[in-house]
Amino acid sequence: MKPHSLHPWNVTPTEAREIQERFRNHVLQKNVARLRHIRHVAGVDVSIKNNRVIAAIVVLDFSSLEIIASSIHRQPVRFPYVPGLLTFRECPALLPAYEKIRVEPDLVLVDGQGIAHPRRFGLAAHLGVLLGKPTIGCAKSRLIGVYEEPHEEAGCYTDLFDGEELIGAVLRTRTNVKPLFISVGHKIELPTALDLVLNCCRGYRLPEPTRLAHQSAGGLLPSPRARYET
DNA sequence: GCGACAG
DNA sequence: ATCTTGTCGC
Repeated sequence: MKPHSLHPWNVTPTEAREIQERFRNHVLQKNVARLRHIRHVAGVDVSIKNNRVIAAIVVLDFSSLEIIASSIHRQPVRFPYVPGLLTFRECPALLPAYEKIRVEPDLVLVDGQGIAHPRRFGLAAHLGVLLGKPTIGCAKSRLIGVYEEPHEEAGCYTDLFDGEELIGAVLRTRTNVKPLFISVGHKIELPTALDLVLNCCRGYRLPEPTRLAHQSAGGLLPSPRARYET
C-alpha cells in the first residue's frame, strides 16, 4: 500500500513542470474493473496552518457514506502555492497520510483538478498515477477551460473545454449553489466520474468524501487516532 | 505589458 | 488556502 515515489519532490518550479510533462502520458482515461464493485471511497484534502501542511484522508463505505477509517499527516510547507503546481505543495504530505490508512480504497476523490490542467496533470491525476488507483478531480473553482453555466438543478452539468479538447465538466452538485469542476484523475472516464460524484453527494455542495476530508484537515472531526486508527 | 490563476 | 459573525434566502 506504499505509493511509488517515482520522482523527487524537492524541486524548483521549472523542474516541477518538467516532471508533469514527463508523467502526463501515464494517465489512463479508461474505467478499470474495480470500479464495478466499489466498496470504499476515499476523500483527500489539505489545509495550511502556521506554515504547516495538514493532509487528511477519509475512507467511507460507498453505499452508506459512513466513515470507516481516516488518517492525518502534518509536515512543514516546502513548496509555495503556484497555480498549476499545487501537487508539489500538497502531495508530499498526502502520501504519508495515505500510507497510514489500513483500508484499501477503490476510488479516491481529490479536492483539486484532474486533467483539467495546463499540462493535463493536476493533483488528482498525479496522485492517481502515483497510487495506481482510480481518482477523480473535484475542484471548487476553475483553473483552465471554457464552459457554459449549467442549469441550476442538482445533477445538471456542462462540458469544460480547452480549445477543442474536452477536459472535464462543470457539475451542479446541489440546486442553486456554485458548481464543481469535475475531471478525470486516473483509471476512469468522465461520464463515470460524474455519476460517481453525484452518488457521493448528501445534500451539500461537496461530495461526502471530500467534504469530510476537508473537515478532518481543518480539525473539525474527532481525532482519527482516537477513534478510527488502530 | 496586462490579466488569469486548483488551494 | 487563510483572516472571520451574522445574516438573507430556499
